[in-house]
Amino acid sequence: MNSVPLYEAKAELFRLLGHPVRIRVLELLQDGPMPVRDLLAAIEVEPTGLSQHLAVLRRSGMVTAQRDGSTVVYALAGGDVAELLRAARKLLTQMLTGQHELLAELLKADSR
Amino acid sequence: MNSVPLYEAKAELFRLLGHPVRIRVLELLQDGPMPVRDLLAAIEVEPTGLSQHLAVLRRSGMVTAQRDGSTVVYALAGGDVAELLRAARKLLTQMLTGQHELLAELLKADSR
DNA sequence: TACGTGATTGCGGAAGTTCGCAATTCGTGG
DNA sequence: CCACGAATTGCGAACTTCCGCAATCACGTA
Repeated sequence: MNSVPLYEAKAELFRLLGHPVRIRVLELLQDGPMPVRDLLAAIEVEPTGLSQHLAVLRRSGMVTAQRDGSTVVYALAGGDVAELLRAARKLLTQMLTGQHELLAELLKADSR
Repeated sequence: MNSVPLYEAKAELFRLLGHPVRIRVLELLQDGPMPVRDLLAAIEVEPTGLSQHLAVLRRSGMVTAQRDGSTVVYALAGGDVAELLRAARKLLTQMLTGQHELLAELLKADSR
């Protein structure tokens, strides 16, 4: 068991998250389950494209789908996705302010 | 300013992390700056491949490089990468146990 | 049964990623 | 100055991802 090194699994997880549409889907699903129709209305994407991205998330086990009549409702599958997205957001802002500081340094050095 | 939606930036960040070698590099750099030589010894990858992955991380601003004599030393550039990796690890284990529970459910249902 | 709507799947081409080889840069020591 | 080791860059081939079109499946309804 556990034949896949942890860092491989992490890389694969990150690769799964590496698309704007899939990020949007996960963000939207954080507020609770949602039918495809609503996702489609909220995200700028063709129905077929959305289906493909949903399929990726489904295959990876990050979301679950269940039919309710003629519509299909998607939901997060357990894990704490929110925390991961929060950490990503934080890291992004940290990197941006870091660049600002570097820029300020350079400007200061330039004026000397 | 801020012309890129946040979810696009997140997706790009995750895409950057979506490779085993890059994950390993970031993990190793968490214990402090490290010369390329040591990274090369620790990771199973050709020198040229490592350089390319380091270039990706450099361009994205996640790591910094500085020469020290004939070697080049890489370091994390500020942000809290550790937290992101921890969140990823947590989510992975949650997803795995989730699948175990699902499997158990199916087996139970099957035996009825 | 036949039709319409919601959602998915199966392609095919365009675009992007990864990897190794060869060539290049940069610094150190003979 | 020349040769060497460390690291990077340029490039081409193999592979993967992404996107839209057409076809299909699943469900409710006339």
